[in-house]
Amino acid sequence: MSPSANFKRQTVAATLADALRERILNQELEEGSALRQDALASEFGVSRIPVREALLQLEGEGLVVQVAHKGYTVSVLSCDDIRELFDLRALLEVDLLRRALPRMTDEVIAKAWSIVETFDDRLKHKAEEVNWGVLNWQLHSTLYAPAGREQTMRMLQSLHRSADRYLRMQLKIAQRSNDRARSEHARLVALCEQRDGVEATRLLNEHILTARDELLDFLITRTNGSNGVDDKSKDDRQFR
Amino acid sequence: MSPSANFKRQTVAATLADALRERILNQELEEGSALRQDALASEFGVSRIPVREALLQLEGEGLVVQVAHKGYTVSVLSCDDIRELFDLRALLEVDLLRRALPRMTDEVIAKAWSIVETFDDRLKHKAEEVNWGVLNWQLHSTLYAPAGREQTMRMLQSLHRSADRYLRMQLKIAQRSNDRARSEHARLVALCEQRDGVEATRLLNEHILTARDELLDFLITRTNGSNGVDDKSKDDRQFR
DNA sequence: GTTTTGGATATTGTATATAATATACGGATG
DNA sequence: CATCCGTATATTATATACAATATCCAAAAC
Repeated sequence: MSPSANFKRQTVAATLADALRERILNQELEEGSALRQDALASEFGVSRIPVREALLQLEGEGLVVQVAHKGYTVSVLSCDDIRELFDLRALLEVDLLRRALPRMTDEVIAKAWSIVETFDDRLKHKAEEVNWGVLNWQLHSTLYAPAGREQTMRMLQSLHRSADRYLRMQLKIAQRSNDRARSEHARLVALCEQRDGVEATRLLNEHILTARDELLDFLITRTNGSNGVDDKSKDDRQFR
Repeated sequence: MSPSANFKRQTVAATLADALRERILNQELEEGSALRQDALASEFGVSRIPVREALLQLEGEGLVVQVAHKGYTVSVLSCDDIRELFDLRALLEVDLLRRALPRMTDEVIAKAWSIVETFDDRLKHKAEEVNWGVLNWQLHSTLYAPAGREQTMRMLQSLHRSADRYLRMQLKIAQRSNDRARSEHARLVALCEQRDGVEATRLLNEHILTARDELLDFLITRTNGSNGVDDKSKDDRQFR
């Protein structure tokens, strides 16, 4: 097994799904914009079949929306949708943490600490915000893994990705939120280390709901400014 | 608009997804069995493309599982998975009901009562159990709709469908569970009518967790008998 | 002037054909 | 006898070709 052997076990459709997901999360593809199968196919040098299958997968993740015979558009979340997203996260994650804590080994704690350190390193080196969401998911999923709840984790990862799309907007601007999140992460891992379930779940809940409120504040101010999250206005720019 | 005009606005792939979903839910397609694209295509008289797209959608719903270059199989849920399914339902549904209750109109209550009556009618006429799950979802979704939580509802419907597959096994045999569910439904709607949030959510939680325990008991006894839910044994019958 | 209607164009949906990958089997080799 | 390897077969994955549907625009009708 040569170490560099990066055999593409994946299918083209799966690779495309990854590429398109990243584009959606980093705003390269704006919310509401139409995804033309032909254009994507020729751009990636493939046929439309794997493009369609990639889009179908992304639809399952809630990142795109399909209308039969009209096509796919990047999904648009209203402020209410975003609020629901974070409320759901809080509900699921608190439950996961509560179940995980009794089974949490020292190895898990150690891994969590190392991810928290990575956050700090990243901040020091002014690294791009690209993988903030990935790191965040790594930390959270590490803490929840001992719960042994695979289905919940799959659902939650979708929610994290959807949330990530909007968090990235905010993180580009609001360094404060970033700092707060990092310090809360450290406190959270510390509480887990002490096996203080009550305080850990309480902090986690606050952590998520505070992120929710800060994000909504950010989005509302920006929307009032001018562009941004469609606040209910049914714009028709999704189809040419 | 002629009343009988049943224009197929749907796509073939969507129709196939519906057909296959029903087959999975009613055990016509056993858990773990392989889904051969060619066979399905020729059976339905279509090409393999819409078959693949239908399977992709079902994968998003958790009803089938794909392995690249090997194919799709009907997903197999372990007892732990089923337990998780119902725990998740309880978590989400209690939250939904709590949010829905303050906004619940008399119309919603009336609709809920009518569905409860339909349950009773169905029982009297010894109707087939086919649409038990549909009715159950109608009742529950009616009660939760005022919460205005579309994303949660989509996720929950998937969970209900997955659960339905196993509940159907049980309902064929255990009339007792059926009776209990119906009486609990009536009590639940009554509590909603009185706007007794505390008792309603408590009953709902119990309702779901009792169903969970009865189902697990049923599955475990049946498994010990002989066939049934694969209790962790990694059988290899999914691919020829 | 507004609405309607027809067809031209763009785009999606499905069928057929080809390529890639996995599985099964049998024979060669030690 | 066990193991390895190559080939035949089955099945999936993708490309290309065709059909169905939607959108747009201009001309006709009122």
